[in-house]
Amino acid sequence: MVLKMSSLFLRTLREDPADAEVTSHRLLVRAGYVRRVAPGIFTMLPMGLRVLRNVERVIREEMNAIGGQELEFPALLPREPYEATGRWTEYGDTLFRLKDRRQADYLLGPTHEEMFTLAVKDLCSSYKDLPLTLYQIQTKYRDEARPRAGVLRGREFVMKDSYSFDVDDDGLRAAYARHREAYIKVFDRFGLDYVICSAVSGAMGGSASEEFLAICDIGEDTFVRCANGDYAANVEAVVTPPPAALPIEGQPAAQVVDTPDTPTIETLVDLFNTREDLRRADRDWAAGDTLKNVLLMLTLPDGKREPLAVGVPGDREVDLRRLEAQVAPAEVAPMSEAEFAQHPALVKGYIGPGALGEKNPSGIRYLVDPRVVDGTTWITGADEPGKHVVHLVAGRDFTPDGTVEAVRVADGDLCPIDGGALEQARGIEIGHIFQLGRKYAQALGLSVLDQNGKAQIVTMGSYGIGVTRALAVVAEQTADERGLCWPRELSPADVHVVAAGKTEEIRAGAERLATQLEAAGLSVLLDDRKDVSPGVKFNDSELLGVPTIVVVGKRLADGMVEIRDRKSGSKEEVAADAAVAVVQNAVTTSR
RNA sequence: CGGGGUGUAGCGCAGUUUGGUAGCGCACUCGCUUUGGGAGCGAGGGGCCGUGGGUUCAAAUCCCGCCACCCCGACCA
Repeated sequence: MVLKMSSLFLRTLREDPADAEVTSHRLLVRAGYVRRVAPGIFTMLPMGLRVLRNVERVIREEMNAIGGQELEFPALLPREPYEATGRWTEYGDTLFRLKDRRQADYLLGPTHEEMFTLAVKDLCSSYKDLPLTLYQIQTKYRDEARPRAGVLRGREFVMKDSYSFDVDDDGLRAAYARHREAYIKVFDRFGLDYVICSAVSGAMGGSASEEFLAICDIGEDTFVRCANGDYAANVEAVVTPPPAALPIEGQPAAQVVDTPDTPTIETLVDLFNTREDLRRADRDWAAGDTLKNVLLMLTLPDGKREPLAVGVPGDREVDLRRLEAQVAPAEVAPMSEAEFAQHPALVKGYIGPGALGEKNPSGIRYLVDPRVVDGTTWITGADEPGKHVVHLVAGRDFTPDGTVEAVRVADGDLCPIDGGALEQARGIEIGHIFQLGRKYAQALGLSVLDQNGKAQIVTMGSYGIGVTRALAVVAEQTADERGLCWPRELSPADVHVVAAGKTEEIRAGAERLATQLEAAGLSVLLDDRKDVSPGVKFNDSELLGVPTIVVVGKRLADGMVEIRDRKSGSKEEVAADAAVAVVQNAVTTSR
């Protein structure tokens, strides 16, 4: 059916909605694709739903192509499976919980690892049933602390999630590789500008993990990439290449120094540079020569709290979010004054490695930045009021309990692959693939019998695409000052026919052309509204963003119509008789 | 949870300081004119002024409470 705007359930707005900040939200509302119902909850209107269905179609095609089998779980789920994996508790306030009439606990699924695992357990018992890839495209519910950016981060959203099930690690790696290729095809078909980043798997557990980030200034994730193009990673997952260890022999002995009135790293460094007996021969001391020790408290999922000390070069800040990714599922917060006071070995402002570490007076676990390798020498606290120590050599004078990636990543940090300079950019997570391993299979008792009749815990991969988010991200990346601008694959229609003029000839001509285009296999949006001026129709056509626009207007009298390309703005007059062929050609060549 | 801002018609806003019949633009309905880049004139319809209480002869406006939304931060497979 030709979509006729005279009767389509659509209203475009002349002005921007006041509560929409980001481009995609503003335009999707203004062009009549979506309406907000509650915070982070949106109605898909006919035009929006058509795009959403196209996003789903592309994903289905690529998932089916790698052997995925589609199914659908309910969104309304019982508590028990989530209790078994500990996530009823771990998910906290983010979980939408509800009770039935008998006061039994239910939830609205935020993700479905448990359900997939249990379904396979239910139906599979032999290695012959594997490998297996299952997926669904389904609505998820997460009660985010702050939904924002319109459809980009909702509390109810559509997600494609798939899971692979294998008996061995090789099978898992192969399934992971297949998904990676399928995702590349999907996002390429969406026409997105994106980057595949190394990621940390966070609260989900598991090992190898990559995120597909759509590059976008309003993105919530920061990633780095190497100018040489061989490395990209979420900042949380950046691996710092450790410098080579330095020789310990021949380094000056550690020396305790009185350092009054040095409340900041800067004043401390100044003091060392101005005192003749402390100055370096080769260069000035710098903030990076000091070792700053930061005290934190971890909160474990079971509620237990545990102190942690982190040592980083003085020119660096600790990035709590990045640190949290390393110690997940524990949460990280600065140590409070009261908690600090419970550790008499700690001297505020003068904390040094002498007090830190599991074998030292405080007994607090002490992790350092990977740059602190054996043989590096530091200015740091002497654990006495008003005193610092210089020439403290790692591996000689102190030995931390380990290393941790906790400093805020900076432009110019080194690439772990080729040592090149890293640069930062922002992105929005649109896909995530990772090798989940045996965590959920173990927790829920999913095993199959192998060739020897022996039970083997199944290993799983988990792969997600934010369907609703992909729609918004595509809108965000492709929109221009005139409105939305859909790629062919996702456009709500192949062609938008505008009847510009109110004569019966023009109206009938536009309708005839629309019918012919549809007969040629194209989906058609027809602006047949009466009493609407051409200017309004042109503006609406640009706002709505269908890639090809055909204007049937005054030149129809000469047998001509105009074909416009939404993206480039180019216009071309063609004979009305030839219009179908020209449009069809435009659609197929650019798809 | 902390900081800031805003709640008045479908959308965008004025009115609140200084209490006195609820307004403007767009959209919508009817008529006439107009028709290639957001037309003109005329006539209309539509509001529990977020909500509960208080002050007052009288409250969108003043006072107290609550709620909601937006932005920033915290948080967030």
